[in-house]
Amino acid sequence: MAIPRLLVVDDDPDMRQMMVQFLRQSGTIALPAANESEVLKHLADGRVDLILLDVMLGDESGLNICAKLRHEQDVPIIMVSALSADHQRMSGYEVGADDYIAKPFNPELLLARIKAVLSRARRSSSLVHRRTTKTFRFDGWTYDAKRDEILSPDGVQVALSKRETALLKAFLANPHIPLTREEIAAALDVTGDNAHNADAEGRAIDVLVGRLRGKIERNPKDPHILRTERGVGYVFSVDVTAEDT
Amino acid sequence: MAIPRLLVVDDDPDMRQMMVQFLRQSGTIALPAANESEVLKHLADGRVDLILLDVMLGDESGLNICAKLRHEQDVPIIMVSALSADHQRMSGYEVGADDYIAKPFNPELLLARIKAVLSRARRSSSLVHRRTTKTFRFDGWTYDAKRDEILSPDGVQVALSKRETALLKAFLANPHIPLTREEIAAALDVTGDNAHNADAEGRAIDVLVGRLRGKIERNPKDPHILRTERGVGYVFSVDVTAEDT
DNA sequence: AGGGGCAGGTAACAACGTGTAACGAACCGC
DNA sequence: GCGGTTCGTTACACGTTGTTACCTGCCCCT
Repeated sequence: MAIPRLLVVDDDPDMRQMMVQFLRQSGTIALPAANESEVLKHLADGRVDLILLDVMLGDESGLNICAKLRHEQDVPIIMVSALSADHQRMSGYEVGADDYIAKPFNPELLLARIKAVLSRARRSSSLVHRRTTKTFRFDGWTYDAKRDEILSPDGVQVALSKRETALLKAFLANPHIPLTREEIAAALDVTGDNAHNADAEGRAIDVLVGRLRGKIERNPKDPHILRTERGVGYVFSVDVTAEDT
Repeated sequence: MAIPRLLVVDDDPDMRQMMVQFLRQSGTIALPAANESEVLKHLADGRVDLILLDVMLGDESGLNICAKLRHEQDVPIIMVSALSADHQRMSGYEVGADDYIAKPFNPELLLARIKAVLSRARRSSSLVHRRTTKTFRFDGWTYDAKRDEILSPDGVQVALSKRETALLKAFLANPHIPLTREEIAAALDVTGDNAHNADAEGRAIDVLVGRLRGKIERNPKDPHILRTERGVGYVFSVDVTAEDT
C-alpha cells in the first residue's frame, strides 16, 4: 500500500523536528504541525493517515483537539505525552485516541504502534486515504458522509441540520452501544469553542434526538432505530454497514 | 454439570485454531467462528455457554458484536484482545462483556477466567437460565426478545415497560419453577451489584407482578399464567416454547 | 366455628425520566 | 435589513416505578 502520511503535532519545535526526522528516515511521510490550526490545514489539504498528537500543547490541551478531531473526522490518533501516569492514559483513550505512548519512547516501539494502528484502521476500512468518505446504510437508509446527504428507504432525500447530522454520525459510529447524554454532548461539541457547556446539562440532547427521530423514524412516536435506554441515554439499535466510495 | 460449550471468535485462523485446540485439550467443547454470521449460526444451532470474542475482527469491531449480542441475547462473553491497554478493557466492559483478557494470555489464566464466568452465569442462571433464543410462545402469546415486542393471542401488540419485560423474561426462562421475591429481585437487578437491597424488601415485586398480570392475564383477578405460590413467591405456570429466528 | 394474624392485591401517590410544542435568539443567504 | 432555518430553553404532559395504606381472603389456633 501507499506510504503512510503522518501528522506530528507538538508545540515543542525540537521534539517535533526530532520526531519528523526519525519518522521520515523510517520510510513514512511525516508532516509537522505546531497547533490546531496547522492540523486542520493539513487535514483540509490532503489525506492524512494518522496523527501523532502531543497531550500537552501550550495553549490548548491536546486532549481537546483529539476529541474534536475524532468526532469531525475519522483519522486514527496516537497520543504522545511526557506523562505516563495512568489517568493521563485514560484521558487519552476516553477522547478517542487509538493508542497512547509516553515520552521518552523507544523509536521501535513507536513504529510498531503506528503500524498496528494503521493496519487496524485499514482493516476496518479498505480505504486508505479518506476514512471520512464513507457511505453508511441502515434499515434502508443511506447516508453519504462525503456529500452529507441522507436518502430515505424510498430514495427521497431528507434534509438534516448540521447538528442532526453530527448526532447521526455519532450513533453510526457506535451502533448497538448505548450512549449517555454526556457522551453525546461530547461528540457534538465539535466546534470546540463551547467551553462553557461542560456542566450545562439541559434538555438539548433530548430535543435534538426527538428532531432526528422525526426525520428518520417511520413512526417517531415508537422509534425502532434510535431507541431510548431509560436512565442511560440512547441507542442506535439497527445494524450499520459502512462502505467506501 | 455438562461440558461447557465455548465459541471462539477470532478472524485470525492461526490464533483461532490454537485457542480451539487448547480449549479442547482442556476438556471443553470449543467451536471456531471467524465472523459474526458464524457466531449467529452457532447460536441458532444450539446451546453455547460462553463466547470468547476477539476485540479486533476485521470487518466489524468485536465491541459492536458484543454490544449487539448483549442487546439481543444473554450469552456470557469474554473479550480477548491483543491490546492490554486499560481503555480496551473499559470498552469491553461498557458493551457488556463479562470479563476481559489480553493476548498473549496464560492458558491457565484463561481457563480460570472461563470457569469464573461460567460459574457466575450458572449461579444466576439457577434463577434466570441464559438462553440464546429469541422468540417465546406461551398460551397464545408471542414474545419477540429481539424487538422487545409482545403480541397477544389476538395478535395485538401490548406495551410492556422495561421492568415488566425483565420480569416476564425471568419467568419465561423458568417456567413452572416457583421464584421467590428475592430471586426475582436479583433477576431484575441488572446491575447486580446492589448489595443493599438484601434487606430493603418492599412490595415492589408484588406491585410489578400485579401490573404484568394486568397486561397479560385474561382475567387478572384470577391469574392462570402468573400464579401466586403463597408463602413462596410466584410461578409461571404455563408451558413455554422457545425458538430461534 | 370464630378470631387473629398474616400474606398478598391494588389503588393512590410521589418522584423521576422522557417527549414535545412553543418560544425566542442567533445565524445565514439574499 | 428580511425571511427562513437552526437550535437551545422552557414548560407541560405523560409514562414508569417504588412506596404506602388499606382491604381481602387464607390459614392456623383454640
